[in-house]
Amino acid sequence: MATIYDVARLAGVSAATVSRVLNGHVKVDPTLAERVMAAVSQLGYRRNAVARNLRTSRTSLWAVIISDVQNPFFTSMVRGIEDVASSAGYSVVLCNSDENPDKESSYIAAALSEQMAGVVISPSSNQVDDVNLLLEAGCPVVVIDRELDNVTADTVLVDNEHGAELATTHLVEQGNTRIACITGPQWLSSATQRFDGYARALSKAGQSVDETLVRYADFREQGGYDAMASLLDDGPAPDAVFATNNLMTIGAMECLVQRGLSVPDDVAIVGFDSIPWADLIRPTLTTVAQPTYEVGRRAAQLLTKRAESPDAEPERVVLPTSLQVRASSTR
Amino acid sequence: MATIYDVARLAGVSAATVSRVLNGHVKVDPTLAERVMAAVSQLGYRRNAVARNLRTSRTSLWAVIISDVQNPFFTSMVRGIEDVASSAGYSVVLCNSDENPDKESSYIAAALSEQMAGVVISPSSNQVDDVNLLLEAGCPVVVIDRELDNVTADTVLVDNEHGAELATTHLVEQGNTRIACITGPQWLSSATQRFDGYARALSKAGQSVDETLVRYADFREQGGYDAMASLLDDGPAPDAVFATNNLMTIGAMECLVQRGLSVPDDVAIVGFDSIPWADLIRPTLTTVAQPTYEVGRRAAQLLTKRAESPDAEPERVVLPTSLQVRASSTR
DNA sequence: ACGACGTGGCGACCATCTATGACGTGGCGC
DNA sequence: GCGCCACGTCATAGATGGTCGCCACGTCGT
Repeated sequence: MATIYDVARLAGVSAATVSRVLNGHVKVDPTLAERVMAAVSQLGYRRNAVARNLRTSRTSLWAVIISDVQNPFFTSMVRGIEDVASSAGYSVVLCNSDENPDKESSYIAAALSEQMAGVVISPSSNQVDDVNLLLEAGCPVVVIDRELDNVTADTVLVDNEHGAELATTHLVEQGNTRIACITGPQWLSSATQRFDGYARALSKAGQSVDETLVRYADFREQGGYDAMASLLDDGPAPDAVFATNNLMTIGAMECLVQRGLSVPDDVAIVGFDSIPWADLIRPTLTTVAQPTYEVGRRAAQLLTKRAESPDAEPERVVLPTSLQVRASSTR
Repeated sequence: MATIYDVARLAGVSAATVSRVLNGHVKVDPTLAERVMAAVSQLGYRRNAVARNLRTSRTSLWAVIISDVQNPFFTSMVRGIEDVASSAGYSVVLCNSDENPDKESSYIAAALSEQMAGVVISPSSNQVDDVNLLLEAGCPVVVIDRELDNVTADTVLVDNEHGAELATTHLVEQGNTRIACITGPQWLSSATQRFDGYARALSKAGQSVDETLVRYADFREQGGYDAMASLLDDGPAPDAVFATNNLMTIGAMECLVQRGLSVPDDVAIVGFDSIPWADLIRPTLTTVAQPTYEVGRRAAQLLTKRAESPDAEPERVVLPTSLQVRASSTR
């Protein structure tokens, strides 16, 4: 592997000149620059980013730590981040924490010790220690999709409570009186905020939250399936279900289909966050839509801003949600 | 940020001793080790991976360059890679080339200059130059899902031709006589091999390939949709369609549904690679199943082997495919 | 001819690891 | 009992590849 010294020797200049030519931010004699470039291509030289990172103590890599790479919500978000990153000269590496705080910690440690230029994270727990580690190290951080208490970092969220309220109110208006909620882990703000929206809608409608109709699952398909099964098996069945993320909605639907129950006739269902190829699913699913790509894009923009002005006041961006009524909730 | 020297000073030892304690492969006086560990936690020291990588000229990061992060096939594969990686002490960073050779090149350049310990790649083109760059640099590489000509790297594939033949034969046996094929870019082996299987099945059945029933799309949902639309608009409609990946199958289905055509009565359909929550889609989809997680797992295992013995003969692993018959293809 | 600006080269520096050499201790043999 | 040898452990120094500040030199214009 050729080094900058090899290039310098071949081009008959100093290593510093090669460096200047390669970085291009200082003016160099064009004839020398040409000699350098010729030497570079002749040797197949490519600069050693590791050495460069060490000297400059910065990199051009962003770590995006997402909690479930198999959830289309996150992958769509990633696309939004990538587009901003590449136009700002960063490369994105994706880390899948798999809703596992240990994996998350280890990726954060890697981001720190690899001196990543920035981190976008959708935390899988409310453990703020790791995120604070990043902040203390001066690493630009944007928290996405899930809010953390006692952390002063830029955050991009959607209006969870409002979306959930819309969804639940819609179910109320359809005449349902036993509306169940399958929500996520209690330590995730996206789960609690969506549950709060559900509770508020019920209360506005003069209904109260029936704890036997609430299940706390894990934002995964299997969790949604199990929660739905438990709702059907334990006590009288609900006449409607609000599931607080896309994969759990799928799981719940699968359970209903497998039991031979009709959606929406036996049980109406509304999900949070849209689902790829939703229009092929029968019945079509009523969902709370959120601007996933835009969430990623805004997060990436905040990250670039943060890198430029580390001491600016943290921003909290909340993007709107809207209810998309389809067949699964209308009788 | 504390350095190894700060730790050494606080512990009253040399930096080399701190290094030895941290790496743990050389015996150190336990009392010294304890002093070192105490200093480490007192200072909140974390080792600078960049400097370490420079000195040792190796890292513990694997780059997984996939061609579409929004395709469930690849994300499932990634899980297989991750599980092997973490038990072998590597961290996985995911790079989404988005079927774009330029993005792919830039990620390969990053992998090289960041001295990644290994690369798993599903190439988005048949441009072998980039992959050869990795090989020449001595970087362990495993090519996945798509075969490259003139590249001697470990490869993990599935039995594309056989799976496609099974699918097409099934459509023939269902009495279809105008079986269309929506396949992927001609420069991708997964597309051509699946097309070859389609052609072979037709030929075995005494039918010949009708070029007006073949479309070369891009392995994306929209591409499948457009290809299906073109099949319906240009000339007499097919009575069956074989789509060579999951997203194009979805796209084709969407087109049929939107046109008010009935699947399978008007047009039967078989896809390649399964689809998440396929059992919620009506009609349920007949697909060629491939062991996605296992593809990732095997690739990761090959990568660890390659890192251990760089000069071993490259392996080519072909995993089996099987036909899962469901409603979309049976009348 | 002098000054200013532009350009090239030298060397320090980033944080860590490894090779080398030195020192101390313990055991064994005479 | 004393001395030597061997082994284990620690510290020192150099290497890793690239960047950048600083200084010196050259050239061009006035």
